[in-house]
Amino acid sequence: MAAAPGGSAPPAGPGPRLGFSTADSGVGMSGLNPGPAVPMKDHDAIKLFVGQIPRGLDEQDLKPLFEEFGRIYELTVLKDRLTGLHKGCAFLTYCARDSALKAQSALHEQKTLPGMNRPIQVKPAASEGRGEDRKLFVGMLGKQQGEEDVRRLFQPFGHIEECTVLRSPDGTSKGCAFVKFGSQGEAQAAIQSLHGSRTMAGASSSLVVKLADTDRERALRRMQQMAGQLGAFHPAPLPLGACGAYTTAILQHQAALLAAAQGPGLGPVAAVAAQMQHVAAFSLVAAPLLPAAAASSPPGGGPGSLPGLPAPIGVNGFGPLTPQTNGQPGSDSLYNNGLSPYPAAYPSAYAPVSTAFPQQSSALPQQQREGPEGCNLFIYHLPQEFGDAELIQTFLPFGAVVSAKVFVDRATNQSKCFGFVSFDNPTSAQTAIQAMNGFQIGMKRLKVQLKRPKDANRPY
DNA sequence: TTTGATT
Repeated sequence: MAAAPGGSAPPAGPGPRLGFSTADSGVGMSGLNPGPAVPMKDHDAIKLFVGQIPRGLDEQDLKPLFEEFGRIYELTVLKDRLTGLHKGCAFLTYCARDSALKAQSALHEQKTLPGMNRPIQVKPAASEGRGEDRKLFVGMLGKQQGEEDVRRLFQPFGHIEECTVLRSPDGTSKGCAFVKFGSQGEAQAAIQSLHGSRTMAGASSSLVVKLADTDRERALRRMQQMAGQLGAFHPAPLPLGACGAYTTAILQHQAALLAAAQGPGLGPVAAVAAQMQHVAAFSLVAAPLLPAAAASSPPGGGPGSLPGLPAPIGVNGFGPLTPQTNGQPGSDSLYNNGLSPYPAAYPSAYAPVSTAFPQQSSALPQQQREGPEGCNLFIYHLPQEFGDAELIQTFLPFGAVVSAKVFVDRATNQSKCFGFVSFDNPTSAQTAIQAMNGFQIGMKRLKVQLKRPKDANRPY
């Protein structure tokens, strides 16, 4: 390195950053490579902070000092954004993690550069260390897997600094863990390879591997939980932006349904049948157990009676419901005067509400909450396309729905075809079971039953 | 096809 090319470079005019090419870094084989090879860094490389650098030294001057510990990937002297003045420190990344460790132990606080009165600082940059970028949250572990099993799983990706399985007070695993790697690269590699890659024995879904929440995200989560709790105590419309609108929509919707249900000869089941045809556009067939009224067409002929209509859920309640025009010109105009295609008996308030609803619900992630004992339903054999919104709408006629959740596979985002609905009282729950258990949708029949209490079927 | 999670 006697006559390094950089050594003769004039101090004037070098850019703020020095890209080290192979030829430049003097590996010795540079002459054999026709093109400049882009230096590669290890996935577990560490970015170092270098402090106590004399202002007179730029990248070229510093390079030889650090190169003796290994090949440099990037070396950048920090400069003031406005004035361009040397700030007396730099960031340094070696291609190999090992080089960084060697440089740190050899230089940090070990020697003082000319003109400085404090020793040089060489240590992992702040962004490397206390950032949460190398801590992973691991979900969907088997309940029997302990720290050792988790370590075995993550070991191939790097150095594990910390591994903790989350447990309940009684010591049973919660099926998740934290794994902290030595570097961000290792953590990323583990995410890439492991997330969704397998399903652990006893887990209900494929493995989840992601960055752990940052403090900010954690705070946010708390806030959301608080908001959810508040909502539970104030079921009436809140004077709070979207939340109020959401609740209002539900109440209006319910009122409309009640009105529909109270029509002559129409029970709640009929309302549901009409509603589901309206909202979900699945072809519904009332189960034999249900009153005949349930099987009758909705007023005006809903999508259920128009086979093959590709009605998009919740996009526009009217589109698919508009009576067939059969291509006759002018027939549309029958409905273009602001007149609803529905007979007066069908509440006009209904359609606008159901139209607005899905947007509201998707914008407002509702808190998943259990109702009191006896108020929570487990619903199976849901159509694949059913989402939370459809679930809510299906069970609203029976009472105040506290929460509705369709289970979704974390890896594929596909519905698992079952879900939960919670009411605020047991009577509503029972009514819903009576009306909806066995309800046929397409080829399936809904199974609606009380949710199993947590410690049921447990022999002492 | 069968029970809401997790920082």
